[in-house]
Amino acid sequence: MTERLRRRSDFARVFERGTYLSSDQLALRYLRRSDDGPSRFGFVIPRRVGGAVVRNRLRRRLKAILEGVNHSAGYDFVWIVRDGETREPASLPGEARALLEKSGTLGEVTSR
RNA sequence: GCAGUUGGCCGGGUGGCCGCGGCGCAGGGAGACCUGUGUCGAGGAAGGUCCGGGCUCCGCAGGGCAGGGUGCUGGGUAACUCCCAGGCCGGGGAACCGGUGGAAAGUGCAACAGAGAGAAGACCGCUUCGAUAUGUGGAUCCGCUUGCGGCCAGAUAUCGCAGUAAGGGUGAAACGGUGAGGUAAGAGCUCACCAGCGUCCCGGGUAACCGGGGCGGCUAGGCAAACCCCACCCGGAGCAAGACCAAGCAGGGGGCCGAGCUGCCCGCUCAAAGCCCCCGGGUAGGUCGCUAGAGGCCGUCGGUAACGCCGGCCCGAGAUGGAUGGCCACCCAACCGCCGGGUUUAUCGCCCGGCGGUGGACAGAACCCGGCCUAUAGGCUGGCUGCAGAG
RNA sequence: UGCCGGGUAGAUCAAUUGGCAGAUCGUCUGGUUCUGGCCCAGAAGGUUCAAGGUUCGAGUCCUUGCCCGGCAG
Repeated sequence: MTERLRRRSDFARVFERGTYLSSDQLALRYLRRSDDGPSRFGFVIPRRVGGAVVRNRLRRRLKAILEGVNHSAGYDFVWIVRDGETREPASLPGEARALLEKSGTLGEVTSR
């Protein structure tokens, strides 16, 4: 997983037409593209969650979690950290996997 | 050693695997790009955005007014509200810390309380004089009823007219202190000394200021982070500045001899089918700016120091929905528990060793620097002051 | 990233030469009513975002921090 979402228009498209899923601390929007290139990712972490260090750390943890996942090609994902009061970093991997299962965008050859 | 005070520095390390951003090299490919490899990759505050500069644009960045900023003195610097040194005042036993233009240029402010709040003021008190009342005394004077009145002296109380700022009381603040003279009582009313003020002279210092002497008057309070005065400084915006390329859209209204981006005036410049203003519409892509700099370290010399000159060496982030991460092992500081030993009569504490556990704060570059301020687990180290004398 | 504006009762807002922090709505208590509302009477409710400083005295002036909101190429 290397490709990032880099343009404002990419984010706008996913937010307008993407499917929305959420759990306690996370939310996910994703959209099937017309091509079969590598899937791309973007992260949205509101300022309210914390300072720059906290927000950077959350984004990196999410990236690390997604390293080990085999995604289907041709999707654009936007991961959103929800502005909750209680924050439990340890449960992030489980939540992320649950959302991906629900979306049905995992690769045919199931992870590993 | 303990307590205090003040300055400087560090702010986890090593290795392995998988990844991320920039740049370079090699190979492949027509090209987009792919593969491999090398190298660099967050901070002391990168933070808050409180000051100051560089840089860019506003035609030039000129003058005056308005407006804003700074404020003991001298120096450092590109500049500063910063830094260094010094002066004065206050606090502390000391090291040391904190404050710092002008209130006799003018205008103004001080609720409540209090008599009075600015060169003010008689509420209580104190005192002279006058009136009335009530006791007391009377050698001498007058009347007689021979101990009473007038009269006189003095006392007390009340009232009135004045005097008085020493005392009481109010307040954050009440117009010097002590002593003597003086007075009806008092008072810088007068005098001596002290404190404080103004002014002149001499000496020291670049200066703030300090020391000494003469003269004057006898008090001239607080607040300028109130207006203000004085001295000095400041044009405006900000890298989302600004320049170029590509893509895309739709024009309409108004003003014109004015227009020129904080406000006004002057000067200056540019203009006559060009510029400005308003409404509406389109874009949200790329390249440059963009990282080597008032940079660090060491040394000589100048300087009390901040710092400067010269010489040598060293380092090298440039992202743009925004790159530093994940997993693992070992080590290190610290903390907690247990065990053993030493010190002690013993407990506690301290020191040494072993095992197990916990476990590294505040915080992330966004044009670049110099400061300030704020956040920060813990550690290393220098100076100075005081105390105790070996827990 | 840069530049502006604002924090006062539960809510919306006032407070000028710096001098006892108020108004409206809401809340509570009592009255009126068979009961509730309306109405009448009364009451409670504030570290003025926080910490320092100037002043005799600070919501107001100065410094620092925190939070909220807005603007832009």
